[in-house]
Amino acid sequence: MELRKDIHTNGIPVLCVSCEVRHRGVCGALDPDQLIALAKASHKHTIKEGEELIGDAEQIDVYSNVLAGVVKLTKTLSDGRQQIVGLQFAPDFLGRPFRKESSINAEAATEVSLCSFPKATMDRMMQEQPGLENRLLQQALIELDDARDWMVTLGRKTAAEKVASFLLLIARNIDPEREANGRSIAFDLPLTRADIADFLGLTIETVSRQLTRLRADNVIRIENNRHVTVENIDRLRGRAGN
Amino acid sequence: MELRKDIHTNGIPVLCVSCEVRHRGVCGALDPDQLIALAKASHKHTIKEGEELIGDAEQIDVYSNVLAGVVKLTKTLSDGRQQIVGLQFAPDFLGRPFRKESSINAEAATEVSLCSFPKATMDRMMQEQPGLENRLLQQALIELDDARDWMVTLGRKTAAEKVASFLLLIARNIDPEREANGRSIAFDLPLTRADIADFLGLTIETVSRQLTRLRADNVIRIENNRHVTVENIDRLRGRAGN
DNA sequence: GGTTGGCGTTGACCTGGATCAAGCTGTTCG
DNA sequence: CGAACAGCTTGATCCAGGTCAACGCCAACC
Repeated sequence: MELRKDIHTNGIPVLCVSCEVRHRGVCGALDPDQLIALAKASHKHTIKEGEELIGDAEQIDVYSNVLAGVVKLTKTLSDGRQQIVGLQFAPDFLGRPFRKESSINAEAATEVSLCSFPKATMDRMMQEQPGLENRLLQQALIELDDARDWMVTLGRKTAAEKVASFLLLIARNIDPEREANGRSIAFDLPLTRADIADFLGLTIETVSRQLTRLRADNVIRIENNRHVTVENIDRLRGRAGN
Repeated sequence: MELRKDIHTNGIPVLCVSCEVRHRGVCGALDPDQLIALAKASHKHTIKEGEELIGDAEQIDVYSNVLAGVVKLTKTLSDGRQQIVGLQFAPDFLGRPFRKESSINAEAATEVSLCSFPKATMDRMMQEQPGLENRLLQQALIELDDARDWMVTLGRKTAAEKVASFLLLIARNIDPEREANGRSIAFDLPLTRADIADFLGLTIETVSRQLTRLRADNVIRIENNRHVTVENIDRLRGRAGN
């Protein structure tokens, strides 16, 4: 990995200079020397939709930062029933410190761009740089809050409320196109109907029907199955039942 | 807080000497000086069943360690639907670092014994003792794993599987009486039927019926509504559908 | 061009769990 | 003692969402 030392980059590795998530992600906790060391061992790469990143009960030897795209975390029962237990967006950190093997699957829901580095390197840095552990703790606590919010959705909301909640979640996490009036927001769904069903604990058919209903009631518009325009965010919120 | 300095306690505050969770809980990360400082600001106390520990959207100014009993973490929708999003047993840490106010309710499910200390004291120690943050990160990651496991239960399991999974969860976390043959385990349910329903995303009636079915099928015995004997752990596991 | 296969929608029907209602058991309290 | 109440169980009925099946759309491929 080369290293430019001019004023602008200020000792920041080229790999990282243009990195969009550098400040928001875990790397933001590193000082320049550490960033250089980590960048040396890192590589950016792109994963195609549907490819598996981490297998259940597999050794984890790399951590990654999500630079772009959406990663779905899934769990599967022995008879094949599946549940998506989390979605990771940029600049989330992907990996499970303190454990040798993963208890979940991670799969690219869309095309995903990652910056990966060896677990060992990161683990060593965690010990010498407490700020890193602090960042990880913050992210873990946010993910825990999210997971618990979602437990309410899974356990207590109706199918209609689940689908509305899902759309709001995506709108919040995907960088959306906003219309001039500020009321209308548009985005591409990063998941197929089957994925949405697995996320919501529903079937494909129920998801489809609920989307149709939202469309029929002019709360959203859908083009090409994936592109959603929320006509009225407040009406959508009203249907999410919080 | 007094301080005995004989060989056995080795500079450990009296409050902590007999503490059953000292090594397993977050305090295990502190050196003797820090433990003394924290103990000075700490106090042990007991909370009766049903009492609220942390209110939703309330300021959190104390953290606590659970010494005994079970704390339920709940979330409630505006129309009153409730979901239990976590159960805390000894020696779990109770609190939410990095946030001023809580987004969940914490309530004593049974009589609960706590060791509480001011948030500010702990937050200061976190900065000077990285091991503390490490402990918290470890607990947060375990809670995250648990939450995600439970999402599968909520989203994809049947009522029968949910109830069996719940019994296994309790058997795993409550110190159970074990019978000689090693097959039979007994414990008291720390939750009412209503709480169990809120934990499983079911109604009281469904929980009751599923328990009745497990009893009719000789998988469990129930005395006084609360005392459960698992006749055959493997049969119970078989019904949890993993 | 036709075929195949993935993905989504829609309709008809069924069922697991919710809802509504009654009653049982044990405890507290006047 | 009886009344009131909390917690739990059980039965009858209902309905939201699952299941099964048909079909539409579109892209890839021969």
